[in-house]
Amino acid sequence: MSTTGTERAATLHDVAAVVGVSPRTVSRVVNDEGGFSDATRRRVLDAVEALSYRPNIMARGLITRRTSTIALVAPVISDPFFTEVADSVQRAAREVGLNMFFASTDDDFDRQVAVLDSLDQHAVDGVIVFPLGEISEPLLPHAERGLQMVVVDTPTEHRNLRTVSSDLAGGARMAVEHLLATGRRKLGMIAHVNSPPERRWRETGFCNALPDDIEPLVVRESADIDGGRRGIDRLLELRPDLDGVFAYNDLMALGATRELKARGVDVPREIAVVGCDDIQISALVSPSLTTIQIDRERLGIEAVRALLALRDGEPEDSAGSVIPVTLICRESA
Amino acid sequence: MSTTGTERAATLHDVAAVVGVSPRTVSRVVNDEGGFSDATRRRVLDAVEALSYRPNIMARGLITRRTSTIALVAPVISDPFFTEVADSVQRAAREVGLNMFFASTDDDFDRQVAVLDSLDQHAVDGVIVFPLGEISEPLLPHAERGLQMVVVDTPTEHRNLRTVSSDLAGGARMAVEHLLATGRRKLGMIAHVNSPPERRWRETGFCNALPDDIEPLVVRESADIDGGRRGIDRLLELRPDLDGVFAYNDLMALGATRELKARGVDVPREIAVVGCDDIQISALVSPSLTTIQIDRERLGIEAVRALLALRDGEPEDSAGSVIPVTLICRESA
DNA sequence: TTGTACGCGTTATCAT
DNA sequence: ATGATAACGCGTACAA
Repeated sequence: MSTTGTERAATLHDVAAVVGVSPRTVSRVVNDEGGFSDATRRRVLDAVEALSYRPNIMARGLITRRTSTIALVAPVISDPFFTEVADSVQRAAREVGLNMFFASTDDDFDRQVAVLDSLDQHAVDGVIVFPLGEISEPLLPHAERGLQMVVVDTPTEHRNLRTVSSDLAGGARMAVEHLLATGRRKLGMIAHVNSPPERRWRETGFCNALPDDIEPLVVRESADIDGGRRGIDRLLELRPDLDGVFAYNDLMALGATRELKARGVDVPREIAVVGCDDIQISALVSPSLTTIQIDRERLGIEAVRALLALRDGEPEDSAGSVIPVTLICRESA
Repeated sequence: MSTTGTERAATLHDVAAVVGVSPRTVSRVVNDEGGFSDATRRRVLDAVEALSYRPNIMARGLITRRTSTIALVAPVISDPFFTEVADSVQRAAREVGLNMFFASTDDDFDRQVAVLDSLDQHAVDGVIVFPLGEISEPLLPHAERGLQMVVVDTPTEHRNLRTVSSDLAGGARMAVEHLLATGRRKLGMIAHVNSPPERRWRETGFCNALPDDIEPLVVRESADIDGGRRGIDRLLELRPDLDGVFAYNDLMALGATRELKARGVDVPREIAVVGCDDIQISALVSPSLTTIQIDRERLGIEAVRALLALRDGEPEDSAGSVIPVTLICRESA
């Protein structure tokens, strides 16, 4: 028997045949179920090594309905914020023996449905999702089908859904207070055009933090650099004497800053800019970005924890569910 | 029969029962194999819709040995270059009905082995990998086991391996020529500490492009911002009159630039810096980064194409395998 | 401590 | 055009 070709991978059966026991015994050893002698154990493990046997996850999953795989679904893969979350989720998953899928929906509603469908078929053990649009539409049907999901920054009320949130409203408040504290009064916000009412924490935080004599001014754009550029354009059109801006995320804040620079407006002297996320770039650009830092590390850990709790049927611990944020003061405000 | 609970997902059997045909017929319709009447087709598809039946990929994969899933394995998820490649791979994969796994190895050799093992078990149809260390060690055993892989920027000679490369040596040459053309003569390179001889395209390109009267000066550091900082430190120690630097990637170039800024050295007047990759940030920082642009879009497309060719047993097309790179001139050099 | 029989949901083979 | 039966590789229930 040659061992060099593209032969079929060894199965439980092959190992059993080599050792001279039943497949069931090999299965017991491999899964460490107990109920076998030490001698058998040794011989089986040796054979496993020799044949480089690996359990077939699909065959196993067909029975156990577990795949040891979770997925992270984010709107865009090109926003560093989401990849940094992915990094954290992956580490947290790895520590408990879970693999992580990373899928992006391209900020496209239909794509989100397709992605969730696909994950459903692949029988992932659970999904962590930064949802698009209203939660009810795409997520609930899948939850109803039995797909367990942790939804970020969005309240949920379903036995197959859990929530993990950052204190975005608090963050927005901190941003406004910082702007006010530095003497800014003509404030505007560049918000995300696609976020539904139920997830407008930043907007409500922003508006609520304004003193009574300041009118809320909010424009909505796509959540990327170009959106930031267009956002500042529109704000300046609406209020030419603008002196402070809060952006939905750092990418938009970066876009706004660059547009201001291009117009010859000095940041922060003439207009101060505060972002949200604290992605890695934000410390590197010039002027470096003042921003609300979201704790991606903890977000990933909490999300995986919540997913495991959901899987194992543990009750929701209403405690540590809202992750605090931090104002990072740099040059832009 | 209630449709609200956490019932088992509908199976081929359930659909067959509703329609009143055999499971095999339903399978035929679902997979569009032909061999059924139009009337049957209609009725089956209606039932599929009604029961929201989705094929179980694991059961299917158990027999077809296909999962319609590929994986991308990169050293780090936090380097925008790799996520931008991932974005491209995902789009290319999606167009041919493939799902994409994204896994990172944390620049850790053992992790790479573990990740490949895991992907192997999950029976992915193929893997695109930015390898760590020598190709022989971790990759060949898996290739030998039957895992088909496309390896980036690394020559391969195995029936289960293919290569997709960018013209990195050419890029390095362009970088050097640009530095020379702007009057720089005291050149140094900050290389990647972990890249094995077989993958040092940038280094050889750099050294070969130097005129005879310029001694190659190369230091090796980790491929991140801090590595860039340390790299420029060491270069300046070795050659205090340094006036031009080529970095392994943009992250390192960014780190070097920041360190120079911190030391009060003017970039590019005193020292010019050229990076490699052209990640999104590079256009945003100040001074913006002159760099060798790698075509991530095409890299992803070619990699997926190569993987499909490998899967389908098509011969290697030696043609379009090396992807050209472009010098992007900005402020830093 | 170990083995046997069955089933997971699908596709392949062969028959009708 | 359609169906019956086996097979993929594993875990579960139960028997020995």
